[in-house]
Parts: sequence; structure tokens; C-alpha cells
Amino acid sequence: MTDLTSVTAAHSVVSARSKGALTKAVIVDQALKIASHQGLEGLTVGLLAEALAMSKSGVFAHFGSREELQLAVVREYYRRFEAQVFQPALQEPKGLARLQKMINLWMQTSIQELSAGCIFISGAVEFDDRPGPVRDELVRSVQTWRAALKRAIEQAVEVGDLKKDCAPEAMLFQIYSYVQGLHHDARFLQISRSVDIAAQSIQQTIDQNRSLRA
Amino acid sequence: MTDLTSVTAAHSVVSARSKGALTKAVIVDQALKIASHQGLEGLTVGLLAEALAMSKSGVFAHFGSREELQLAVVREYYRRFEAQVFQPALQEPKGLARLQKMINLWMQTSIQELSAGCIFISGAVEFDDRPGPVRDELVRSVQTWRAALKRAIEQAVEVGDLKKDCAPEAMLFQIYSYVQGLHHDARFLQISRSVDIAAQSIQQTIDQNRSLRA
DNA sequence: AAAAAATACGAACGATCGTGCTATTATTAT
DNA sequence: ATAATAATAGCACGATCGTTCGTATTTTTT
Repeated sequence: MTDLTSVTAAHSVVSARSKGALTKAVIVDQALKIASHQGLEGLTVGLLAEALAMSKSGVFAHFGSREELQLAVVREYYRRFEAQVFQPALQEPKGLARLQKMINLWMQTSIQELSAGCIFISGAVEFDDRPGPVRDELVRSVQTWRAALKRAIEQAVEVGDLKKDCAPEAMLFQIYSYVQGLHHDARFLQISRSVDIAAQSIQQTIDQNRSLRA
Repeated sequence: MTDLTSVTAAHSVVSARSKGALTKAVIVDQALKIASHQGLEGLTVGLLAEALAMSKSGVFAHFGSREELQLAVVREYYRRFEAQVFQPALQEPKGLARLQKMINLWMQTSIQELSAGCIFISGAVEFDDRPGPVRDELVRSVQTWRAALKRAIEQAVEVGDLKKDCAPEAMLFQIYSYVQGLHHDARFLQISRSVDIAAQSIQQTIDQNRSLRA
């Protein structure tokens, strides 16, 4: 139900002004679905056109290059990620509550319906040795998200939910690693109980850094 | 220096009987190098032939299909992984020492010279949604390695190095996640100090499960 | 040294890749 | 309603993909 590739899609389509922008939103939406499964490198113009029942050139014209299509997908994924994971978490008060919310929403989003995966995670592997604009955009997105996570940790320290001497960088590394681990175990190894193990491990990391107070 | 794509290569080449098996070993060696950078999906017959200064068909004839080439690469990587990470660790006595050795060798091997990556990790992302023999072989390899790690943890419990109530599955998840996290942060985000943070996090996990005795 | 077998090459195949063009259709603005 | 504009389709291009086949060369066996 909570799915980056469908829920937030409505927004992009509805908010479109001209017909061109509308179909472009539909195209990017479909492209996102494909990229979630086949990866950004597996996203091809021909495949996309076929899925949309459009001509290759008709699809292509909206972007001018495949790279621009990939960039559009990354940007759209980031947009939805922000709207679905980051923004809702801001409703929670600063501190542990907000951090927990961010992590929970992230986990729910990262593995949707056991099928589509997170392109921040798959993209990181696909483009870790492939320089260019797509890699740059991916790094930028991931860094922004990690900065937000780190900031949430730091705020939890300031507020007094986490210990003064907790190392935010180490916490960030551990939490981020666990979500990757979940992605790996659930999608690749198909270990169903990995969601619980990941959640438990994250909780463990948090508990270790929790300040002990009344 | 310690590099799965060069050190152990000598063995495969030397141990080759006929000329055919020899060049096949050279081909697989080169294929492994390419796959470590471009991924198993980025490994192409034409690219491989060019790198070897051979004809496409000449290379191709040794495998009969691209899939068989990919399988050969996965099997060879597993062979080297076993020889370089698993076997040497068996020198250490059962318990924490052996577990630590396995992890250390794994980390050293996973990210060689900031360039080549671990195809167990990149392959997991590439093939998590792509059924077939290559995925099966990858899963088999990873599961074997994880079983070895888990066994090392359990032995450390039996020997008394780790607490009786430590959950091996959770430990395995955490350690495996950290190596993935290291792979991600070092290769994709290019965070140089991630080696230290990963090592520290692994140590933390171990310390938490260490039995407290004289 | 001759015969047999294995190995490598060159050329070509159909398919698909990304990407241009041109023309036609559909949408918007006047 | 008509003119201007934007959007889509159709076709074709060069490149590369995995793969096949026939031939020449090398290696191995007899």
C-alpha cells in the first residue's frame, strides 16, 4: 500500500499543467517502476516504450537522452522519498521519536511488497564505478538523506534522548548498514524474518546510545 | 597486494594442463577483473575479447554462452574467496580468533585498493530480481559463506569466547551488514574513514556478545 | 613426421541499443 | 475557426549485443 511507485505518483500526474508534462509524469512513473526492478542500467528506452504502449521516439523526445531519463528517475525517486519518508517524520517532535519515524518509514519504503527495491541502494552498487551525472545525482541524494538522518541523531542528543558521548557517525553507519542488510537478505536471499532481525538490530543500536534518565 | 584478482590467479593458470585450459584460466581471470568493476551484467564478450586482444568468437568458444561465462566467473570468485579468506582463517583455533580472522580477511578482500569490489555484494543487487542459474550460483555461494561465518560464531559460543545467550543470526546479520556498509561508503560515497568506522562497529558487536570471564 | 583433435579467427546473423530525422496528429492560443 | 505550437509516430542510422559457422592454425596424439 505504502509504495513510492504508486501513491505519490498521483501527485506528479495531477500537478501537471500541459499534456506534455502530464505524459512525461506518466513516463517517469513507469520508468521508476522498471528501475526499481531492473536497476537504472536495466532501464531501457525500448522496454519503457513497450510498457507504455508508446513509440520509442515518442518516449525519447521527452528527455533527449537516456542519461536525462535516468536523471529524471533519480530526481523523481528523491522527490517521493522526501515526501514519503522525510516530510512525515518532521511531524514528530525533535529527538528519538522523529529519528525512529524516519527509520521506520524508510524501512517500509525500502522493500515494498517484497518486489521493488530502493534505487538509492541498487544505484549505489550500479554506479560506484561509473562516473557521470547519474552517479553525481545519486550521491547527492544519498548524502542529503544521510545528512538528514545524522541531523536527527544529533538533535536526539541535544534534546537528551541520546547520550552526550554517542558518536553520530557510527550510529549513522550502523543504521544505514542495517537497512542495506535488510535489502540484501529480504530481496536477494529471500529471508522473510530479516525484517524483524533488522528492526531488532536497529533498536539495539539506539538502546546502546540512549541516555539513562527517569 | 592482497587481491583476489591477481594473487590467486597464478594458481589457476599454473595448474592448467592443456593449452585450452590455460587460456581459459587467463580469460576467466580477466573476466573477473572486469566483473569486479562493471558488475556481472557489465561483463560483455566483446569487452572481454578486446581486453585480452582476442577475437570475440575465440573467447566465446570456451564457454558456449554468456551465462556460462558469468557462472565461471562466480565459481572462480568463490574458489579464490575460499582460498584467500576461508582457508587461512582455519589456521586459527576455533573461537573468537578464527571469527576475527575471517572478518579481517573478508574486509581486506572486499575492497581491494579502493577499486575492485566484491561480486557477492554487487551480484546480490544485480540479481536480486533476475532469476536464473547465475542468481542461483550467487545465492549458493553467499549462503555457504554465511553458513561458515555463522558456524564460526557458534563455535566461539561453544568454546566460551562468546556469551551462551548470544543470537548467532543477529550477529551474522550485523556483521554482514557492516561489510556491505563498508562497501557502500568506501566505493560509492568514497568516505575514506569508513574502514575504521566499520571495524569499530564490528568490534562493538563482538564485544556485546563476548562472555565476561577472567 | 603424419594424423587427429583442439583451438582461434573472421565474417555475418538477427536483435536491440541510443539517437536522429521527417511527417502527421493532437493540443493550445489567437 | 484558424493559426501556431507541441507531441507522437515511423523509419532508419550506426553500434553493440550474444551467437553461429566455416576455415585456418596450432597443439596434441599416434
